Amino acid sequence: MASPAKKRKLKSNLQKHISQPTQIFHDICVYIVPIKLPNQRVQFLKQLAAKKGFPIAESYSPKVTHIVTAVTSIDRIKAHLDSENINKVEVVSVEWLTTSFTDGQPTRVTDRFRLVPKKSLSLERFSAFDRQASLENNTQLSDGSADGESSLQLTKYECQRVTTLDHYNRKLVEALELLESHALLIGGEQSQGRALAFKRSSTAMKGLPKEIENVDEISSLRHLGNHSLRIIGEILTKGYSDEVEQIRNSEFYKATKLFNNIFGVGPTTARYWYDKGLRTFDDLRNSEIIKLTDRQQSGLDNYDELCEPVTLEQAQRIRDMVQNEIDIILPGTKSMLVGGHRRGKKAGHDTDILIWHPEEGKERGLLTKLVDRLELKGYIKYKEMINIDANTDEAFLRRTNSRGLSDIKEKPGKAMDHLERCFGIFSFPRTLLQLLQNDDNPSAARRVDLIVTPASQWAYALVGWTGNKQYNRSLRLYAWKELQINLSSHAAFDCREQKLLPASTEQDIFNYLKLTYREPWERNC
DNA sequence: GGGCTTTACG
DNA sequence: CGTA
DNA sequence: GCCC
Repeated sequence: MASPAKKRKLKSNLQKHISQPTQIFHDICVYIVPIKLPNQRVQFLKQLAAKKGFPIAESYSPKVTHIVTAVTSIDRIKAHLDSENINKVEVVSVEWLTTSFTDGQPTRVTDRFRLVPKKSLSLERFSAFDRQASLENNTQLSDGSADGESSLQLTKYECQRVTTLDHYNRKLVEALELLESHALLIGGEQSQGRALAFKRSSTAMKGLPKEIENVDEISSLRHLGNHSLRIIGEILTKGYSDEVEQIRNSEFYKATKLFNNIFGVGPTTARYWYDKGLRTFDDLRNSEIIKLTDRQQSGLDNYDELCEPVTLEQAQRIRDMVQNEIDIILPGTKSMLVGGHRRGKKAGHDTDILIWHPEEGKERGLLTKLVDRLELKGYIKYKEMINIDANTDEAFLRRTNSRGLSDIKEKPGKAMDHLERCFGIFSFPRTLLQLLQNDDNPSAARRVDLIVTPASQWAYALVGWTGNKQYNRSLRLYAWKELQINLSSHAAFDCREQKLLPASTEQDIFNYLKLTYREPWERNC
C-alpha cells in the first residue's frame, strides 16, 4: 500500500459519471411514490430523471406537478402523502415516466397513464401493464436513445450506487458468488484478484433495476467481462452453467467449502487439509496429523448451532442483554446493533454490537467488565479479547507519511486510542418458541462481536461495522483513489490537506467523501 | 502489466 | 494465517 | 477477472 509505484495520476473521474442533461424541464416537478416500487427501481428512475432533465422532488410539496406511482388506489396515495389536495396534480403510472424518458420530454398525460379508481381496473391487469412498461422502457432506452447512451449503467464504485437486499437476479448472483468463493479456495497469486472480479460482477447484478433476460442487455456494462458474461449467458439460455455446476459438485469445492465454514478455518487451512486427504468433519476429528487450534475446536464443536441463522429478534435480545449490563457498569453507555442486522437482514450469521459512551474516555476498560459479567452468567463459550493500547499513534503517523507526503506536525491525538473488541461464541438460552420448533437443546451458540469505540471515532466505527464488507472495500478504494483520503473504521486522513477529518455522524463522512448518503440497507453490495 | 480496503491483534 |  |  505504501510503495512509490502507487503514485498513480488522479483521474478526474468524479465528474465523468454525472453527464449533464441537454435541457431541464423547469415547468414540471415529479414526485415518485416509494410504495410498491422496489427502492432500487426508485433510485434508478431518479437517476435517469436527473440525466434527462426532469426535476425530481424528494418529498411531496405544492410544487409537484406529477405524482408517479405503482400503487393502484388513489386513497393509498392520499394516505401516504397525508394530503387530500392532489386534485390539480396528475397522478400517473410509472409508464408515463418511462415513456417520457423515451420521448426525451414530458409526455402529454392521457387517460392511458392516469390512475383510475380501483374498482374499474383489476390489480392483475395493472401490474402486468406495469411490468410490460418497465420492460419496454429498458430495451428501448438501451438501444435507441438519441444520445446513444445505454440506460443501464454501472458506477465505478459500489459505494456510488444503491444496492439492496432485494434484487432481480438472484440466480446469477448466486453463481457468480460461488465462482468468487471457489477462486479464494483455490488460492494462488492471482486468486484474490479473480475473486474480487467475480464479486464485482455479482454486485453489478445486484444493482440492476430489473431481471436480465438476455446477455446483450448487460454485455457492455462495467465489471462484466468475458468470463462472467459467458456464465450469465449459459444460465439465461439453459437455466444453469456447466462450469458452475461442475465446481459446485466437485470434491475439492465441497470439502474445502465445508472446512472454510468452520470458525477459525480460512481458505489456506481448508486447502491444506484437503491436500492431506481429509474430506469430512469425522476425518478431521479422527486425524492423527491435524492439530486444531482452540478457535477451530470451538468452531467445530459448535458448528451446527453456528449454522443456524441469527434472527433479528435474537440479535435484539442479545443487544438488550448487553445494554442491561452496561447500564449497571457505566450508566450513560450506549449500544446498537450494527453489521447485517443494521443493513436490514432478517437473519445473519453473527451479531455485531457497537458500544460507546458519549463522554470521550469514559469507555476505557468497559469491555473487560462487560465480558466478565457475561462470563459469570455462563453466556460465553469461547472468546478472544483484542485490546488496542495507545502508542499506535506512531504507527499511524508512519503509515500516513509513507503514502508520500511530508511530515505531520499535528499529532492525531486520540484518533487511534484503545478501540477494544471481543469476538467469540456466546451461548444463550433458547426461547419457548424456539424450543417448540427445534430440538430439546436448551441453548443456542451464536457468533458475537462486541466493539467498544471512543466517542470521537464513533461515526467511523459505525460506517465500518455496518459494512457490508464489499461496501467498505469500495468506499475505501474510492476515498483513496479519488480524493486521497485514507479511510478506516477509526478515522479518515486527508493527505492533500494533511489533516484528520473529524466526524460525529455518518452524514459527515459521506460529505467529506462527496458521496450521496446511503441508508444502511442500501449498502448490501 | 499493475492494482485490487483496511490494519490491528492473537 | 484468521478475525473484523 | 476485469479495469485502466
